[in-house]
Amino acid sequence: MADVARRAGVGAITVSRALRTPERVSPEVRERVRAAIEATGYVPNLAAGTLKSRRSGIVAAIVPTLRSAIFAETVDALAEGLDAHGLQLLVASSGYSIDAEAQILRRMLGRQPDAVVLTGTRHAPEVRSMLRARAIPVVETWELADDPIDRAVGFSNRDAAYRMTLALAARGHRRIAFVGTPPEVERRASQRLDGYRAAMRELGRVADVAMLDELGVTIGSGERAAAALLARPDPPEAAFFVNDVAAFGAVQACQRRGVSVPGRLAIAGFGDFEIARASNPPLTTVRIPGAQIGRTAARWVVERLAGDGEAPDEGTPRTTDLGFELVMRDSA
Amino acid sequence: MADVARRAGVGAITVSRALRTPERVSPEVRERVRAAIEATGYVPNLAAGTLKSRRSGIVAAIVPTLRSAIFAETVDALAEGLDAHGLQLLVASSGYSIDAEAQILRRMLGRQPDAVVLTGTRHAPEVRSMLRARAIPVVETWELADDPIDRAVGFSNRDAAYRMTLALAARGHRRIAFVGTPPEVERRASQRLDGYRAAMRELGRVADVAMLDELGVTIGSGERAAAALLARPDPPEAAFFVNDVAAFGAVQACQRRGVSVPGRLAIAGFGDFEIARASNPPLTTVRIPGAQIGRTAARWVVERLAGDGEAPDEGTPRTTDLGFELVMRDSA
DNA sequence: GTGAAAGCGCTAACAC
DNA sequence: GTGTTAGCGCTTTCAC
Repeated sequence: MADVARRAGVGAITVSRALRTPERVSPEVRERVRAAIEATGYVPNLAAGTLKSRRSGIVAAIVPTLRSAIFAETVDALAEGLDAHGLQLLVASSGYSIDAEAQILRRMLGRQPDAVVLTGTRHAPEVRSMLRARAIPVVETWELADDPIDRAVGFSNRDAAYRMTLALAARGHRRIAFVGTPPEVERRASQRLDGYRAAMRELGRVADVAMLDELGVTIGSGERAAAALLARPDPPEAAFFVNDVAAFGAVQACQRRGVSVPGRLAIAGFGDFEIARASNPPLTTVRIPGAQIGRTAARWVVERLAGDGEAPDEGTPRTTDLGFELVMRDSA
Repeated sequence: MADVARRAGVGAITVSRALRTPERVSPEVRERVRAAIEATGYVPNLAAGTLKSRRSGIVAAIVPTLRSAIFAETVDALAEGLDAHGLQLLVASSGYSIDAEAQILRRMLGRQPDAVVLTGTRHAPEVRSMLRARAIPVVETWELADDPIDRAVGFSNRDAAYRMTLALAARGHRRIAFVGTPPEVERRASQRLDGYRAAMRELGRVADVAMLDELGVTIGSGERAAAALLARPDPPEAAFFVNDVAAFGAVQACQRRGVSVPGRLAIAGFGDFEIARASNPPLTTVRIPGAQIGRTAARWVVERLAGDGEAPDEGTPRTTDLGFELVMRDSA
């Protein structure tokens, strides 16, 4: 920077200002600095800036995995929204482990992030204290929170499953099974199970819950689950899968066996992934706002940072519900 | 850190050493420092460390998009491999634009990354000079490079398409069409087209190239492309799609029209995504090493960094070909 | 094995 | 609108 300053015939601080607050520098000087920067190929060392200003321009995000298209979509939208405001994204995946999340967060905090974006609302106890101590904006995503660390944006997984279950019943399906994943692995999946149970209770019916045989939801696990349901002496009339990918596999399995969908087995999924429309018959499912969650998180971080870090009004709701949408297609 | 040092009754530098090179600190002192850190909740400020040591512990990665499962897989594997060695990943997506890539890279370099991972081998001219000036490890991914900036890891998209085209011919298909994306958008896609053309030339046949009607490859675009092929007075016998997702759509379109696959139209894809196995009939496709690319890039960065940043031996090949695999299933 | 001094490259605070 | 001074919190270097 000293180099650039010398070339432009100004002080170092003026170079800094030309870069960060150009409107406070006269146009001629601004131009001389620009030329000097170009001539030298100068790239500011942001570590030094961070050290002095206590503003890093980094946002830390932790997701369970990037392999699932759905979180990748959220991260992509988040990165895009932040980039537009000069913020950079530090990401890591926790592999669905809250202990890993806490450990990753601790290391990321050393980077002095200006904000943190987490997935879900269930965290190791130290996560809350670490973040409170920092007093930076925090956004929890993909779930609604009764008591968010700071702010949360998502939708009600429970309500979505509840409503879909009722919708399946309204279509005349009586014996409705739910096919999920082990609850300890995926909190959002277990919330869906809760919604299903609540709906069945309300309908005065008996819940019928099966589990996929893999932790990572795959087409194959859905196929096997469907086969298992069909092999029962008295198979259900409808199966509500925790995820479109598994539901898709189930449709395939039926097709191969000549079992008509929805005639003999109605099938519903969750997510409205691309595969849902591609299925034959197309999947009845729940559309969830993956990209919108990322965009909203980005917008919210940017707003808080622009507002000089002050906490939101007490009146402002701290949890934003982006909702979901039942998409009734032909599979159920 | 001064706080922790006081509590532990040692100098600040000893705290630093206990954290970074514990083996150089006596066990008793190490334990006292550990206790003091725990008591205070101390998290080191990495910006200060970076400033002094010129080692940030950050690796910068730029991908075209995270929405495509395939790059997300590479990034996930990369993050995992780096995390195991205490390196953090700064990511951004360029939206397939090399100008955006250059601009993002410039900003990322301000963060003093210890290494950079790029997608592809075609970059804006300033990218090469910026990176050469820094003399840090650079890995270009997803393609082979004649003259990598530093090192490249991927496979030959061209050769993969060439071999698949020959394999389709060997299966008895004569009129083989290729369905791709506009070459200016995706370099790797256009390399596949080149491979197809070369194979057709060698077979003494006329190349027959169609384009998908969307930039982002979707199931719907594949469906429409298949419909267009079938609507021709003299449809091809086989269609080789640049991507499994589109190929899957094509299979669906045929199924809906009662067109037998592969009887009346053989269909091949590219990628061996999960959807390929789920298709009915399952897709003949090319398996590509997405996660392995990420793992290899991570390993290589870690090695170079451990080796104190020295350049690799002149003898070491600078491009690693991870290969691909033809997966002949029932769709062609 | 431990410590003291110095300084990495910026920007906040204050002056003019 | 521009400059001066000081110092952010570490780690390097050198000493013991």
